[in-house]
Amino acid sequence: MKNYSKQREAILTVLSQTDTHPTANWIYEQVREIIPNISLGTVYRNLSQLSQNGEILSLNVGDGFEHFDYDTTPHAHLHCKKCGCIHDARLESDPLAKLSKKMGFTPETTIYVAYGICQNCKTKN
Amino acid sequence: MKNYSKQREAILTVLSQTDTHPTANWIYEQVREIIPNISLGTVYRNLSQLSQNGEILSLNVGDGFEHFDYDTTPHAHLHCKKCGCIHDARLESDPLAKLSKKMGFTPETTIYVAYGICQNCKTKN
DNA sequence: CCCAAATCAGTAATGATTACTATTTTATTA
DNA sequence: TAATAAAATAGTAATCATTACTGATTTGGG
Repeated sequence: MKNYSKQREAILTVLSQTDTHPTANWIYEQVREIIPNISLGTVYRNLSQLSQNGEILSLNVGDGFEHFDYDTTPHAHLHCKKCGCIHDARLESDPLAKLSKKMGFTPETTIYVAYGICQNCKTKN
Repeated sequence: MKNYSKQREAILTVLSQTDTHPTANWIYEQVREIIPNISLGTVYRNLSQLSQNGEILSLNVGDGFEHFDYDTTPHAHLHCKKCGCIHDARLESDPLAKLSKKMGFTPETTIYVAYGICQNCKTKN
């Protein structure tokens, strides 16, 4: 990833303007409104490069889709089993990083996901 | 899942005798040594039922495979990016459950995964 | 023993993601 | 500005873990 491309810029723009932790396909749909003939493969390739490069985060909550996050600062995620939404949460410390180091493991990233029912879905019923 | 089947028993036996957090396909290979003509679909169906039933855990560490765990007590996982191994870790508390409740979220399960290099891979190089 | 529900083996289909290829774009250097 | 090589793209085909389907077999209760 050395050269500029308007496709990558559009992908980053779309991702930076949402906090919904979208999938590759959702990003594809949105970017098509900027670049109508962009290829889905281009979206996948750029998202993959950007996440390997540390510019964005790749997030897997176990729903069969890879999700992406423009916010690369460490934070936890709350995943609703009902509506599928993913919200952020800020833990004050990273106990798993500490514990794993104690155990001889070298953590690169730690992933915290709560799976349950979000406030919005609770009030609905 | 109301009736006994020797296939399900063999799957549970295999899973209970490893701590490697295997994939469906690995379990399939092992169970074939007990029931040579078992179908891969049967393994998937039973693992899915058992995990929905709370008898086993389904674990997604983002490597493209679903992993299974006979140990259903709450614990964290350390996933090595090099060899792909998954080890257990016991956190003393569940800070994300607490935090998410405070935020109006109702957590059903919390998932803690550290991604990095395991002790074994570190000593190798 | 009978029967309905559960389960199975075998196979086909699904669908998110990746790979491939010929073409276009970017950045550099003259 | 023109030439050039590397990088990126669009479009399409392939991959492969998982799920769905179907007709046969097994289970368990009466």
